[in-house]
Amino acid sequence: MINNRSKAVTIIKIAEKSGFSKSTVSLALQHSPKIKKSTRKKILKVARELGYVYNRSAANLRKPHSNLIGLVINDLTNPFFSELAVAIEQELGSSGYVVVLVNTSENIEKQEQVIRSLSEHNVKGVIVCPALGTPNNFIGHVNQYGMAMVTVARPIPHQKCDFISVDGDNSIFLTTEHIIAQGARNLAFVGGEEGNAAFEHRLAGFHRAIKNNQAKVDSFTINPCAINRNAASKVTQSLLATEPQPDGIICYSDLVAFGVYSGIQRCGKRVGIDIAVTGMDNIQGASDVHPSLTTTEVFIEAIGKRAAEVLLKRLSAPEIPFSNYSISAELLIRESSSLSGG
Amino acid sequence: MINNRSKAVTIIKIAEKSGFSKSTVSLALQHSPKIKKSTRKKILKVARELGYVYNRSAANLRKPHSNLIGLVINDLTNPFFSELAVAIEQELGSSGYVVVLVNTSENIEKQEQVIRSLSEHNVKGVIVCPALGTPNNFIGHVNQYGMAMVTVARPIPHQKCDFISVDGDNSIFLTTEHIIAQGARNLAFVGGEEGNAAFEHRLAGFHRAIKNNQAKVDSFTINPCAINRNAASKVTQSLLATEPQPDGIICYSDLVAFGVYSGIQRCGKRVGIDIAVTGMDNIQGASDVHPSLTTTEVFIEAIGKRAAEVLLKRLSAPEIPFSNYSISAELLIRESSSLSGG
DNA sequence: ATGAAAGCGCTAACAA
DNA sequence: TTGTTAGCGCTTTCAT
Repeated sequence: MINNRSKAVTIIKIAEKSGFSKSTVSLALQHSPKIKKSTRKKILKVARELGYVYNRSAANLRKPHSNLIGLVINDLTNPFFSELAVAIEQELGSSGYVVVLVNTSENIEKQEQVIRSLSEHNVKGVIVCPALGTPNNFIGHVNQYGMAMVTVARPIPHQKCDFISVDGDNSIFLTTEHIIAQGARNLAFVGGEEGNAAFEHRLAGFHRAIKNNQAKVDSFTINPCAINRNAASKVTQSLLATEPQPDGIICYSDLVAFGVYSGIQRCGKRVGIDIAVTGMDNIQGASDVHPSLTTTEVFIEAIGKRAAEVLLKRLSAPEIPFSNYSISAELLIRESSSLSGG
Repeated sequence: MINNRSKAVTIIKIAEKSGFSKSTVSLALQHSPKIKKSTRKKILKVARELGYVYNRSAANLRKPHSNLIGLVINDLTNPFFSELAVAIEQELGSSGYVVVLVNTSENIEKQEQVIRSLSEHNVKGVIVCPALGTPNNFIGHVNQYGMAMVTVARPIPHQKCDFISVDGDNSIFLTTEHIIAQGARNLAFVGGEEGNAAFEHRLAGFHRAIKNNQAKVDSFTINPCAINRNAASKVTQSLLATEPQPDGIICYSDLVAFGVYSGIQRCGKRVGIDIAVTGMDNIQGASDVHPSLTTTEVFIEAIGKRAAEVLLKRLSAPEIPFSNYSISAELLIRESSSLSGG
C-alpha cells in the first residue's frame, strides 16, 4: 500500500523506459531549453506513468541551492505571530520555496537547536521572530551555519542583519494621542516585557504622546505583563483596584487588549464607556469583539511580504548592506476608545 | 561573513585532520558503539573546531529514513489548530524529528502541492488536518508518494488511515445537556460547515441531547457558518432578529463562541444572563473572556501527543491495522452558561 | 539536441 | 576497532 522509497523510480528508470539518456531526462525534468519539446513531452509522460518523485536530497548534493527556507517563530499561539507566519509562508510558497515553520515557544535553547537542525537540511536562509532574550551572538551562529537571516517584528540587540519592524513607537503614539483626545486623563499602558526592544519602542511612543499633551494628562502608569490574555486580565484587575483609576488604557497589542477587556468587565466597568481601550496590530477578531477594538492597522500581510522579499534579495545579493524596514501603521478608530460614562 | 556551503567542511576534512578514516569519522559522528570512546572524542573535537555541519541531504541518499515529518494544517490562524500544531510539533521535536509545518488555508490544491513537495524532501510521514472538502483519493496520493499519514481532528470520507478525532459528538452532547439543565428552552446550534464530518458529528450530539430532553425543549435551530468570529457574529445577529429568540446557544467551537458573544452583545443582550452560551475545545482565552466560557476540555495537548505517537508507531510498523483514537472530552462549567435574566 | 562520465557527502557492507 | 570501497540519485561540464 505504501510505496517503499528504496525501490523508488529514478531518472535512470525513466531513461531506460523512454530510450533517452540519464542526462537528457534530468535536463528535460528541469525544463531546460536545450531539450526538444517533443522529447521533453515523452519524458514527462513516462515519468508520470512511472510515478516518479523528484529526489531533492540527491539534487541538493550537486546544486548549490536548496528550496528550503526556515521560518522560526517565537509563539505560534499568539494570533499576531501566527497571522504573520501565514503571510510569510504564503509569499515564500508562491515563489517556489518550501517553508519549514518552527515554533520556539520563546525558548532560546530550542531556538538554537532549530537553527542547527535547519542548517543540516541545507536551508539557505531563515526569517525569525526571535525568542525573548535572544542574545546578540545568535546572529553569529546563524551565519556560521552559512545561512542568511532576517529578523521580523523583534530586533536582536545591536543586530547586524536585515530587519522588518512593526511600527510600535508610532502605533502607540497614535493610540495614546487618540485616547487623550477622547478625554482620558488617567492613562495606563498595559502589556509587554521590560528589557524587550519592542516594549521599549512602544513605551517611547506612549511617553512621547504624553509629553505632547502634558496639560491634559493627570497621571499615568506603566504595567508590563506577559503578552497573553490571562496576564493582561490579571494586571488590569489589580490596576483598577488602585487610585487613581485609569480612564484610558493603551495596550501593548490587541491580544493584550482582549485580556484588558476581560479585566475591566470583571471589575464591573464598561469598555468604551467608563474606560477607553486601544490595541495595536488589528489581528483577526479585533473588529469582532464587543465593543469593537480601536487599534492600529500594522499591515501584517505587508510586513510578511516584505520580510520574504528582503530575505530573497539577501540570498541573491549577500553583500549589500543591511537594512531596516518599517511599514507605517494607521489608526483605526472603532468603539472601544469612546468615553461616554463621565 | 556568511559561510559558503560550497567550501563546506565534510567528514573527509575531519578525517584528514584527525588522522582517522572517513568511515570512522562517520561512525563516530553517529555515536556508533563500534568506535572507541577516546577516538570519538578526538573526532568530535576536530569537528567542532572545523565548524562541521552534518549534511542530511547526503545522508538521506544512503539511509532509508529521514528525520523529516510533515505537519499539514488547514488553518493556522484558528487558535484550536495552532495550539494543536504546537502540541504535535513539540512532541515530535522532542523525539528528534524535524517538523515541516505547512498551512494550507483550507485550499485543496495547495494541500496537494504540499504533499508532493514534502515527498520530494523524502518525508516519511505526515500528520494532517485535512482542508475542507478533501476528497478520498487524497489518501491514495499520499501513499503513492511513499508516505504514511495520520489525520487529526477531521476525518477524510471513508478514510483508510489512522485518525485521532476530537470528541465532537459527546462534547456537544454534554454542552447541550448542560444548557438545557440550566433552563434554556429555545436552542440554537451555531457554526460549522455542512457536509463536513466534524460538523455532522457535533450536530449528532446536539440532536441526541435534544431527544434525550424532548419535554424540556420548545424549539431549536441549526445555523451553520464559517468557523471564525466574524461569520459567527453575523449569524448570531440575524438569529436574534427572528422568533423565537434562542435563550441557549450551543457553539461549534470556542472560536465560534467568541463571535457569538460579540453578536449577542451587539444586539444589547447579555451572555450568561439573557442567553446561555457554550463552546468546545477550551482554547487559550476561553477562561479569560468575560463572562468566562463554559466549554468542553478536549485536551488539545493529549490529542497532539497521541497523533505524534500514532504516526511514529505507523512508521515503525506499517502493516498493523488502522485505528481510530478519541480522547474523551469533559464539561467545563464557567460563567457563560448561566441564565439568570428570566 | 543528446550522451558519457565525474562527483556531491555520506553510509554500510566487507576486509583487515 | 578501524580502513577500503562501492554506490545512493542527481547535476553538469564536455563530447558528440
